[in-house]
Amino acid sequence: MVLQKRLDYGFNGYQVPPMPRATRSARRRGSFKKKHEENQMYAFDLLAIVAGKLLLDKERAPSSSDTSADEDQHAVINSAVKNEWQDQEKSLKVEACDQGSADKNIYVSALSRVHRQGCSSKGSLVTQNDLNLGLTSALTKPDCAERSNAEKFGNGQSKSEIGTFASKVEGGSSEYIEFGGCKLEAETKRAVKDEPHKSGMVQSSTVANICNLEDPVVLDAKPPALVSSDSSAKVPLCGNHAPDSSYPTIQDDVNVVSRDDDENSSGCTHPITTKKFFRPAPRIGDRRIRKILASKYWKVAPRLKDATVSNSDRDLKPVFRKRQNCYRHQRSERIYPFKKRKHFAYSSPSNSGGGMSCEFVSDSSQKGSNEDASVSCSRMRGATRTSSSFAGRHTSFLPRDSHVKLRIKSFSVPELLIEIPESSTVGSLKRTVMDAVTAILGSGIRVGVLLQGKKVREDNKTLQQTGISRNNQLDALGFCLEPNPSEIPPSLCPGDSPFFLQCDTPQPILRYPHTTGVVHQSICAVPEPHVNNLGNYIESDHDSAPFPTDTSMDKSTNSKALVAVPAMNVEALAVVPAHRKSKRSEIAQRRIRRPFSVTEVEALVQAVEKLGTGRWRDVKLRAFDNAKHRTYVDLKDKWKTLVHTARISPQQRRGEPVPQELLDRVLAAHAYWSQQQAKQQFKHQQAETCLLL
DNA sequence: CTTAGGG
DNA sequence: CCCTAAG
Repeated sequence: MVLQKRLDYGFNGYQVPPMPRATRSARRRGSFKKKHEENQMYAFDLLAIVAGKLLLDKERAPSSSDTSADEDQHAVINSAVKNEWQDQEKSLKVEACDQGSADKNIYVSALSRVHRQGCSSKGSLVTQNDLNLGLTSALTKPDCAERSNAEKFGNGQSKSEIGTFASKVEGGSSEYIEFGGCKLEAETKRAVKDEPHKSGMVQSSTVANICNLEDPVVLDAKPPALVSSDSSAKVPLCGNHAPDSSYPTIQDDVNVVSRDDDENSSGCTHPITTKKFFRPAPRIGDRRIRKILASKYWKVAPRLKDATVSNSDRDLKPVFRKRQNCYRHQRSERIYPFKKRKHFAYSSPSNSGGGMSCEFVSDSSQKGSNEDASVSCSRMRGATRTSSSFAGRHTSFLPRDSHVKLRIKSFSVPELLIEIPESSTVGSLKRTVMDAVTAILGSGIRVGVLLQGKKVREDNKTLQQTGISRNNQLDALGFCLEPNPSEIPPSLCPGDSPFFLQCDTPQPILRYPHTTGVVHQSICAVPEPHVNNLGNYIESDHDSAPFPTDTSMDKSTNSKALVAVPAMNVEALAVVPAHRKSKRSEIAQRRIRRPFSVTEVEALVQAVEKLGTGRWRDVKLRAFDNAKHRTYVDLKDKWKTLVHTARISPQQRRGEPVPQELLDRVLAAHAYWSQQQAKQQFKHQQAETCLLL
């Protein structure tokens, strides 16, 4: 009973999100594509959250079919939905990866007023597409949604187990979840006037045995006590069965869901002075949910596998794990700024990661100063190292509910590294700095709490639980500002493309400080570009800069400002609030364009002359092995364009001119290998016909 | 994962 | 560069 449930989900006030990009493997599935084309997937993403949650819960759910177990699940789902709904920025994203499990069938149907069409899964959500959804939804403008007509989803079945959820948020919408004769209702209402201070917060959300849902309860504000005592909500949301020290965040998040209620509702009883410092930002709620889900479903980024495997992979079926690995492999060759960061953000909450920057999260603050001033590092470090100049802490203790008093004198902005030509004006310098700062702050920042140099991620833990209430601990308390991960341009991915602000100079010259090479082993291992004697050796990434071999630090020759912006820290999320404009934070970010240099073209031509046009992998290995950002597909594409370029008139060509000599070779090689290919095919056909006869 | 080819 | 089909 636990596994076979039917989930009906009705919702409204749902804005059609941009076409999501699914994972590569997901896209490959016909089912996905089909759905995708039908535009129905849009309606599913939200459902996926719920469904995904269900799945998660199922996995751990006791096989017993007792109601308490179900109630727990209801609570969890409700909590999840609640969190998604409680803010105005209702964007959520689920990118489920292969989580298919044959024994878990969840059907989904939905009604979207926006879409003006019902959506439903014909098959189980799981089997239908292996939960291989790469979805994003933007839930906005809840106010445009009236009372949902989702009532129609109600069925007359058993109503003994009904999870009722109601939240007061601006705007209203209602959700009905129905499965297996049970129905979960999630409903949001306009902010309640009489409790302005709570507007936007969830008033209540609990699972209750409500026997009659004919008249759905819009809002059932339960006493805080009830809410907080809702043990079900504490059920871990993720597949983590045992507390995993290596992945604390998940566990942490688990509580969050339920705790929020606690926190929110407790406000009226115990106004804690410090609360304002620690209360999660409004949006955090849904973010947490996303994180939870994401941690379970999202693809794992190559670099993070270490950090992630422990979590994400654990519960995966072997088959899927295998696929994931493959995926990683493929990915490792390419650089997807955004995605990578996304994964990064999600998968390495633990500080043990080391490699990238995770370490900074925990250590940097106490170290005080990191000797290396690498840009890349700073990018990462900035997020955490942003340092908190937190001063004057003292506490006063009361027997009952001690209050912690803190005084934060100032926050410093994450570290920036700016490079600007001497000839620049002071004004332009100011502007540059301003831009850099704005880039970070403008996108929103978050506050991080550090305890003894360690990041406190348990947003839902009380100060007391965390130890912040204790005197000795206060000494080690710190705060830091973190760039809002969701807003950082994808190009900020370490090692990929530094965020550089252009000054007034026309032709930007990208330069990478020496220090760049520290963080990213793979990318920065070879700080200085070098070309081997044969000339067919293209060095890595950085050489894509206009002047790859330019090692001079003569600023006068370089007229560009280079600003390294701290990347978001681990906690960051790829989920972007819908209303935020930055398109760049869309799901999948296009890789930055990196025009081939003449040197590269030459190497390519040489390799193709030797290997032919059908062995791009070999070409890659031969001539671009060290250029991590050039995939064999890239090379193939480049060849394609080269051939085209060679055929068109010089006047029509754009970009850095390729020597005619090279183009000639391109044509020659192309002709030759085309001929070879034709011959091969001919022979093949002949052989086959012979065999047939 | 690779190739090939359209977009 | 992206996306996909196909092997």
